[in-house]
Amino acid sequence: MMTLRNIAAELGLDCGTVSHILNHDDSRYSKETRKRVREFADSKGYRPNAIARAMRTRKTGIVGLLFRQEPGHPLSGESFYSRIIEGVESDLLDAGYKVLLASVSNAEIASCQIPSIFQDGFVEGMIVLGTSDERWLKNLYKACRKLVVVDEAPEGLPAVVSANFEGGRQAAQYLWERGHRSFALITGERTSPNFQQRVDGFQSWIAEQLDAEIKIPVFQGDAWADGGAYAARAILASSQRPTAIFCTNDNMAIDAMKALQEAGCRVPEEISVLGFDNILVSAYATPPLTTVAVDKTQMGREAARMLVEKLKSADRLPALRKELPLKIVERASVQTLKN
Amino acid sequence: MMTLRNIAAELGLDCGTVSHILNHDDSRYSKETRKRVREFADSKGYRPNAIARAMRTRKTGIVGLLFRQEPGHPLSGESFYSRIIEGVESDLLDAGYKVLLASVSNAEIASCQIPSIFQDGFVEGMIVLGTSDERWLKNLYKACRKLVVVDEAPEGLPAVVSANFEGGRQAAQYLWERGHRSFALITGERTSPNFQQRVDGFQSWIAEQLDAEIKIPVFQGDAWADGGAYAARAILASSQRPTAIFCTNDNMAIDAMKALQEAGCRVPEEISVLGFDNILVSAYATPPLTTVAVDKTQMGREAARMLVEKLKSADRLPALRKELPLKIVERASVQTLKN
DNA sequence: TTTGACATTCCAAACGATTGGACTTTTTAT
DNA sequence: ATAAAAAGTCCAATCGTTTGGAATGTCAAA
Repeated sequence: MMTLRNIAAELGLDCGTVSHILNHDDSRYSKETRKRVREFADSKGYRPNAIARAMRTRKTGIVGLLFRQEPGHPLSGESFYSRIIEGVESDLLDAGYKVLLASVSNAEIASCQIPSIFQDGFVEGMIVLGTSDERWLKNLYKACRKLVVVDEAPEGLPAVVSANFEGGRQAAQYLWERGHRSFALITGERTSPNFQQRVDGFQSWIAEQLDAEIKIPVFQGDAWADGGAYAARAILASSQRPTAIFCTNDNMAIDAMKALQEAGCRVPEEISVLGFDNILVSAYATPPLTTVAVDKTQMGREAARMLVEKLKSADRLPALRKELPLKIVERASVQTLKN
Repeated sequence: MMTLRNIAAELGLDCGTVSHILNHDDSRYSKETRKRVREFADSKGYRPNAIARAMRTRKTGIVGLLFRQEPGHPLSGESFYSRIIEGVESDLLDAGYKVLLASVSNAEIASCQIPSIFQDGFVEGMIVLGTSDERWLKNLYKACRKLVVVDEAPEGLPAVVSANFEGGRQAAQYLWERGHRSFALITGERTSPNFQQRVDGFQSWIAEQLDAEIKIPVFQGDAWADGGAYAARAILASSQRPTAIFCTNDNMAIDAMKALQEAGCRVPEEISVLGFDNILVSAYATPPLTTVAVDKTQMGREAARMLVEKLKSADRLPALRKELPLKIVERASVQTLKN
């Protein structure tokens, strides 16, 4: 293995000299020596030992990608991993950083532990996915400073999220403009602020259109399991059927459609269904799901960019929260009603 | 920040002493001192600096997860990332390793470069996904020794792959037993050994059943773009229609089904379609796709396990190739023909 | 009292790169 | 000719751990 000392020895120089030249092309040295060193180094394929360098400079060039994976939720993994990681990765790599994966267990979150990956000194900063546990995140932020939370985040932390409230409003407008006037909502865990904001947005838009306050029934279930199916059956069983259902994520929307169809109710002819997220499988659902799309790759990129900013600046940037706009992708699960 | 020296100083000991005790609970030291050190260390929440340790021991506890991502292939990412990474991650983490992500470009592969992540000395070993470029992989193996190739791998390297040939045979048997006697095959790039093995397996099984050698038409297209659709249309246009189509991946199978249906041909009533891979969306296709399932998570786990073995053993293990068995998951795209 | 055995603890050299100041030598200015 | 400035190179500490051998002290056997 080639070390700085080896090179220096072979060239009859000091290793400090070689270091100065290779790193900063230091102009103190003669043009000739600089050339000699550089050429020798890459003729030998010299690569500085990143560990040793990190030790001295306290910069590893690594950022941690922390995620919490819900044990029994196959689709939750899909949405996170593929898209966000893709975005994070591409931007971080471009900026010269490497990405260290680390999962964090529910137990660690509950006991408010700092992930070892950070304590070890391996990572310079972190991107966190899949949890919005406020206590844990705040604590982490205090200890580490350099972190960006993605997709689900409490206030007061640097974060990249989608404009959930606005997305809810877009959903409402979309259905309204297609003639729908009676709705039902299907949403997930109350603890997730994302879901709640989507619901709130939807309701706020509808409320603005109506003179009288109208009560839109909200059905709540397990967002990553069969919550959608249960809710759909409940809706079918309820006194008056809506013409459109807005689901706060695609997983529930797809399950709901299936349950509806199994109960003999055609989608979208009898009931329209609108989802949120635009996960991979939505395009393949029956019928293909119309949904409020969040650009996960973009979220990953933004997060990466924010983090890189933070890492470069000596001290902390403001804990700014970036909201990404949403766009409805039209497929076939929403029917336009002839007024 | 707490360092070994700090602790030693505060306790009036030498830092070597503290190190010995914390790492090996070295019995040379008095029971009392050992206790004092240990308690003080964790009362202060001391965590050894992983960089410094790595520097000394030349062990980082990190393995690289290298993957090549095909630019315009959304689904290829899905199948790789989510499942395999999940498997790799869980096993590697359990074994006390961390995972460093790195993508490798086609250009790097073409020019046969060793990924910098390895040259830097950051990773102790690597798991490689998404390429079977023999020249590059062999070169890498020579330089690095500790690597495991996943899913697509040339011979002569430690690898975890699925039993593609056998899977092709299972596919043939499955269709045969359901009364099908006329087939068409849709497959991807000829350069991919996986596809070829699946085709070969299929044909070998069918050949064994038939007295006369029969020629099964093979249609080839772009496995990750619209190759499936093209092939399906070609099949429809051909002189005699098969009763069943075997596709060497699910992406093509799903596209083929769609193309078939758009041409007015019902699936599975008129033509059955059998896929390979069992990607996430297959369950949501119309009709839900029956397919030869490869357990990607399991592949990831196996790979992780093999690598960990390699890392522990001082020197190389045999370049063994592990083939994972396949299982057909039955959904609704294959029709049983009344004899 | 010397010697050895044993129990404890300390020491110091690594690991490989970085960095600013120190040290030469040469050039320029006076 | 002498001092000052400039050019080119070297030096040595440092980052925090690890590790086996050296050092010290104690006690018992000879």
